[in-house]
Amino acid sequence: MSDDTPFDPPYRLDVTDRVGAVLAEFDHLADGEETDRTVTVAGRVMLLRDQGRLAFATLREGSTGDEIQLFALSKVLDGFDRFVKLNLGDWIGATGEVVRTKRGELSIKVTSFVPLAQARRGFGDKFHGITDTDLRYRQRYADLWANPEAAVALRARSRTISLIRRWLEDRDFVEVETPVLQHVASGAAATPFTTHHNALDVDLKLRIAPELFLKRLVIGGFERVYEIGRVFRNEGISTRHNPEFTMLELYQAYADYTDMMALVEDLVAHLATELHGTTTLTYDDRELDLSTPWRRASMVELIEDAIGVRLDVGQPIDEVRAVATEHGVEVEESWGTGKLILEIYEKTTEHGLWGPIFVTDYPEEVSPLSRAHRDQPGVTERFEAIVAGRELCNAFSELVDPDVQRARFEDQVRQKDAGDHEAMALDEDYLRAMEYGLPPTGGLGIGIDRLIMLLTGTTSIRDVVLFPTLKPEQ
RNA sequence: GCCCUCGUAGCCAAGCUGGUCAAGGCAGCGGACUUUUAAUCCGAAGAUCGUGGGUUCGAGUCCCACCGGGGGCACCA
Repeated sequence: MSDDTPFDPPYRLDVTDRVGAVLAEFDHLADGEETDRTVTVAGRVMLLRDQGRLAFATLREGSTGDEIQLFALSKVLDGFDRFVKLNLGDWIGATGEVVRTKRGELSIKVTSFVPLAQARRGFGDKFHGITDTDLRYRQRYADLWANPEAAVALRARSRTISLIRRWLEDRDFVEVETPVLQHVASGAAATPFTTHHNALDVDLKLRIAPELFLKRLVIGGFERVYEIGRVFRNEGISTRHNPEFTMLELYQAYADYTDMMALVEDLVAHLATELHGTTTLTYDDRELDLSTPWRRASMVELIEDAIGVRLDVGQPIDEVRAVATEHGVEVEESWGTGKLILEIYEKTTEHGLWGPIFVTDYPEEVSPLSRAHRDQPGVTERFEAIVAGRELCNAFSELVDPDVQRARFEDQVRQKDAGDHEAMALDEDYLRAMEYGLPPTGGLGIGIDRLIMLLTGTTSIRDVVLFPTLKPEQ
């Protein structure tokens, strides 16, 4: 609108119909057919075709992305001159009868309209949208309109999280919120962010995982508990990493890691079915069959498949070191056989897995919170799921013995002293909590962002995070 | 942190080996048009070519640094 009168939008608008509902209800209208059904819809004018005495506009509804054509006739629409002066991107409310034009486009023959907001900035090229990635991430509010396909993935995120909550609540899981500000950031191997509380005059860490607080709650009687929340890791940024990301963690008393495997595959298959109507997806031009059950194989079995060598955490360390060196692993002196085997797995095996597959029985040395395997020494009842070539989750039969947990933490401290700056921190209060008794428990963590990438077919985490972390704008 | 790569008007985007090089389209502005679908047509306007240095008679084009984006490595979920 280019007008000298100051723009003064109404304070509210009675929207009578959703665009999608109108399109569905009047789908049967024949070309040129009119109705006496009057509706008021709202959205942004995305296209405008001015013919002189009549005009057509494409109105897009924000929350659905649905579009409907507005048909304006100068002899019908009071304010026609103002209508054709609308700028692309302006928000309006439009009232009129539902009709289908001679050329077959379901439309609203506008009898009145009210400008709701002016777009003083445009939404980019009306055909190409905005392709500059910097602009798309920094000005997501514009990207969402300029690139409808971007909005689809971002809306799918909300729907997915909603589906997860419903699914878990149907299984009696209780959602909780645990501290983001912590004195000891533990529960994962990662570098935390540090901040400061002025009144207490103490430095605090932003959490790197909710794990230890959720297990405190199991001790406190929450037999099925979960949290979907933001965690923060002070690490690099990539297509798979944002410094703040969303984690689902859940804990189920009286369950073990086999129960967690069943839960993960059921949940992911359910989400795929709800979102796509099938468990067969395409990701990165490759087929992905999420139907259950997923394959299960231990880490050492998979390494053997890949390099033909059967490793065991109990064998002499020199032999394992030799295999590691042979496959290009840069071995560090402090590593035991468990760490070596994990490194060999990551170097030789993991990248060849497409999945879905559960990689089970991680070495004890690299799994400080997992319970020892019930009949295999040196490894734990832990698994990660590899889906579409990426790690989707991490889960285990929880370690329940406070003395063993203390010893594992102390081992982590030794690893930290030996130079591993991401070794897990010892949490004294968590050990005290464990002394009250943690029942046998299955625990699971899923990176929600990566899960949504999988379900939306996107290959960059920035496509599923509304406002990804970027360097400050100049 | 390292390596590669990109950065031209609000948006999309030509510009090869340095010499009318600052095309074109969309949006915005002015005008025409009674069934358009990225409507079309006419007109005027809009760019210190990311920033700062350097090489050269001459740089958007070459070199260096910095800023920002993307990809990869490292690290992790």
